[in-house]
Amino acid sequence: MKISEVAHRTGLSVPTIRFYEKSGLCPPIARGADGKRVFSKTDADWLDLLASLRATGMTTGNMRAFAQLYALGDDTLPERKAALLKDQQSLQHRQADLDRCRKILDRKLRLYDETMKDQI
Amino acid sequence: MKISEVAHRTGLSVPTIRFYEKSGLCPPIARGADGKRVFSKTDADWLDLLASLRATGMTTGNMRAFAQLYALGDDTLPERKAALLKDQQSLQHRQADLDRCRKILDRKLRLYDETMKDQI
DNA sequence: GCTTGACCTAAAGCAGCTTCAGGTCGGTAT
DNA sequence: ATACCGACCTGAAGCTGCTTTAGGTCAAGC
Repeated sequence: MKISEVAHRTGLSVPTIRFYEKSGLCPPIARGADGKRVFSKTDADWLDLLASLRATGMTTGNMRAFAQLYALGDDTLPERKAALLKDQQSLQHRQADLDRCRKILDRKLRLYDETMKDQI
Repeated sequence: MKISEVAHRTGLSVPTIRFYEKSGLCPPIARGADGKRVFSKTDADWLDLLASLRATGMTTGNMRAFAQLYALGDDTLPERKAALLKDQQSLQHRQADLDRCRKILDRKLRLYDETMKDQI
C-alpha cells in the first residue's frame, strides 16, 4: 500500500504519516527498491489506530505510550483502558473550558446587542 | 500597578503579559525610573479585555485586529460584533469536534469493557 | 525528450506561549 | 557590611503537532 492510500484511508495527511513514523509513533515502515514506503495491512491498521487516538485529542506522548502497550499484547488492556480514561477526563476538561468560553462570548454578544440598540 | 498585580487580576501569566506587549496586542506599557512596567488602569482594562478574548479562543491575530477596532471607538461596534460572531462560530466548530472525539472515545471504552469482561 | 505527478529528505516555519540564562534592583537577616 | 532573597528585566531557545518549503529521484504519458 502506498502512503497516499494510507492517507486516504486514515484521514491523516501524507506529511503527518511521515511525521508519525519519524517520531516513533509507529514502527518503521518497510521500503520498496525505490526507497518508497510500502505499508502492510498491519501498518495501515496501526495508523488507523493512531488517527482515532489523535481524534480523541490524545497527545503524541500518550499515543506513543499507548501504541507501545498495544504492541505488548492483550495483557496491557487494563493499562490501555486507564490511559483512555485519563484521556477522557482531559477531554471533559477541554469541553468544560469551551463551555465557559461560549458563555463569555454569549454574554459579550448580548452586551453588544444592547449597546447597539441604545445607539439606534 | 505592577505586572504581578495585573497578572493576578487578569489571570494571564507574567510572561504572557510581556509577550502580549511585545507582540503589539496592547500598547507599549509605561516604565518607571527603574525600567519596570507601570500599568495604568486603562492598560489593566485592556489586558482584561485581551484575557477574555483569549478565553473565547480567539487567535492573537484576531485579538490584535479587535483591539485596534476597540481603540478606534464606538463607530466600530458593528465590526467588533461581526468579529465576535465569527469567533463564536469557530467555537461551535471546536465544540462539535470535541463532541465527536468524546463519542469515539466512549465507543472505544465500551469496546474495552466488553473485551475485558470476556477475558475474566 | 520533456513535462507531470507521486514519492523522498532535511530543515524551517507556525501559534502561543513557557522556560532558560543571565543580569539589575531593593529589602532584610546576620 | 555582606550575603541572600524575590520581583523585575531582556533576548533567545524550547515546546507541541504539524505544515510548508526547498531540492531531488523516478516512472509514466504526450
